[in-house]
Amino acid sequence: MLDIKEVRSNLNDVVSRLNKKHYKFDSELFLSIDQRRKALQIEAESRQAERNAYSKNIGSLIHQARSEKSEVENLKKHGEVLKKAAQEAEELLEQTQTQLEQLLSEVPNLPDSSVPDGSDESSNIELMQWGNIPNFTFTPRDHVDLGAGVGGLDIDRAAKITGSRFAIMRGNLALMHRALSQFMLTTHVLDHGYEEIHVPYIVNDQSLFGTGNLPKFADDLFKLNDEREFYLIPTAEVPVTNLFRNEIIDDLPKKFVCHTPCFRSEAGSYGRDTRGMIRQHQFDKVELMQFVEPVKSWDALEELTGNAESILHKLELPFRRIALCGGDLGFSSAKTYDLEVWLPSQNTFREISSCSNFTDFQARRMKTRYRSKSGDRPELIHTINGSGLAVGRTLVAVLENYQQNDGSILVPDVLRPYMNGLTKIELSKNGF
RNA sequence: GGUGGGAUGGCAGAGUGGUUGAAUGCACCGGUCUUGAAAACCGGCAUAGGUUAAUAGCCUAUCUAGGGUUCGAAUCCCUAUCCCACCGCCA
Repeated sequence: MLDIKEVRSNLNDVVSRLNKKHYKFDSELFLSIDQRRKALQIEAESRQAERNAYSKNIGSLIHQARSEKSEVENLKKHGEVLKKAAQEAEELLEQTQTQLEQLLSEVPNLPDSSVPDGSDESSNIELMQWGNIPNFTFTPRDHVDLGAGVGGLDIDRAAKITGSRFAIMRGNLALMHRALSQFMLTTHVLDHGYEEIHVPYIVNDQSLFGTGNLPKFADDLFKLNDEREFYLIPTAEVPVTNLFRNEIIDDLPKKFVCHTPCFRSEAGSYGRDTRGMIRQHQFDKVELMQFVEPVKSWDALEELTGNAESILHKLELPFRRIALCGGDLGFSSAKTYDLEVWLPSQNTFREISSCSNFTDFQARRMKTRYRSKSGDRPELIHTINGSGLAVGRTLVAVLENYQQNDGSILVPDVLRPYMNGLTKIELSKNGF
C-alpha cells in the first residue's frame, strides 16, 4: 500500500511513477473520494465530540446528585438524538473510507528511479553474466529425457495421481533434489548469517493481503475448500513476511531462510512450459528474507541477490542477472533482479530466482514497524526477499548442465557431501 | 469432539457502567546526586487517523476482532478467533 499522505501531496509525481509501471492511476477518482472523506470525517468527528461532551456532563450531574430524575430523563432523550446523528455521520464516513482503502489496496508499489523503462520483459536489462556456457560434443538432452534415463523422473504417473504440472522424483534424483535444498539452507545459514525458519504452508487471507497477493491476484492461488479463508502458500514469502504483522520490533535487521513447497495455480499460463518441471503447480523453494531499516534496504537487496548468486557460483551453473523493467515488475516490488540460469536444452537463460525490494509497501499493509530506540516514533520497516533458489529449477539446471554423453549426470562437487559421496547418477537399466 | 478458564500498553498486572487512554511495578528515556557507575530521588514514556508549517496544540478512534445494549462500555450481552487446563480421539 502506498502512503496516502504521499499520494495526496505528490499526486502528479505518483501518477507518473505509476505510469512507469504501466499502471494508470485514476487520480481524479482518488481526489474526489478523498475530498468527500475529508468533509465526512470532520463532520463525524465533531458529532462524536459533541456526544462525548454531552455524556460526560450527564455523568457529572448524576454524580453530584444535583438534578431531578425527570430532568435527567430529558437529558437522556436529547442524548439519543445526538447519538443518532453521530452514528449516521460515522456510517457515511466508513463507506467512503472503505472505498478509498479499496482503491488504494489495488495500486502497485512505486518503482525505484533506477528501474529501466519498458512495458514487458523485452525491455529488461542484463546486468552481468557469470560462468562458461558449456560446449557439448553431442546434442544435449533436456531434463525430462535425462530424468527418465536415470530412472528418476516420472511425469506421467504424476498426471495420473493428480493431474498436469506435477512431477514424481525417486531414487538418486529425489536424493539430489533433497541435497540441493539442504545445501542451500546450510550455505545461507553458515555463510550468510540467515536464521532457518519453518512455517505453515497454509495461510489466511490477511497474510496474503499483507504481501500484496490479495485482493488482486486470487487467481494465482490455490484456495482451500474450508469455511475459513485458507490458501496454500505460493511462496514462503507470505508466511515469513507476515511473521511480524501488527508488531513493533526493535532489533533489525532480521534475516531468515525458509525451505517450503510452493503452490501456484498457474492460471493464465496454459501452453507455456508444458513439458517437464519448469512450471509446476507444486515446487520447492528456498527463500531468503530480510527485514531492515528503510535506509538500508537498497544495500540489503544487493546483499541478498549476491547470497542467491553464490549458490549458482558454488554449483558452477552459468547465469545472468537481469534488472526488470517497470512494466515487468511485480505488484509489490520497487525493484527486482531476476537471476536466470543457463538451460542447454533450451539454449537460453531461464529464471531461477527473483530478488526484490518492497520498500515499505508490504510493511504498510502489514503494519510492521520498528523502533530504533525507546521513545522514538515507530517507523515502517522495509522488506526484501528473493529465491535462494527455486529447488526444482535448480535440479533441472544441474541435470542439463552436468549431463554426460551417455545420459548420466555428474554430481556437482558441493552436493556430494549431501549425497553420501555419490559422484555420478548412472543410467538406469530398468527405467523408472 | 466435549467441558471449563482466559485475552488489558514493550513486559508483568489492577480495574465489573460515568472526566479511565487506562492504577501499580519492571523496562526504557531525561534530570538531580556522584570523580565515574550503581542506588536513591524528580520528571517523562501507547498507537493510528484528522486538522496543522509542525513529530506544538486541539479533535476522533483503539483495553483480541466484529456486532449489540446504554445519554455514557475495558467493564453488560451475542458471535468469531486465538491461548490455557482437563477428558476423548489421534500421527
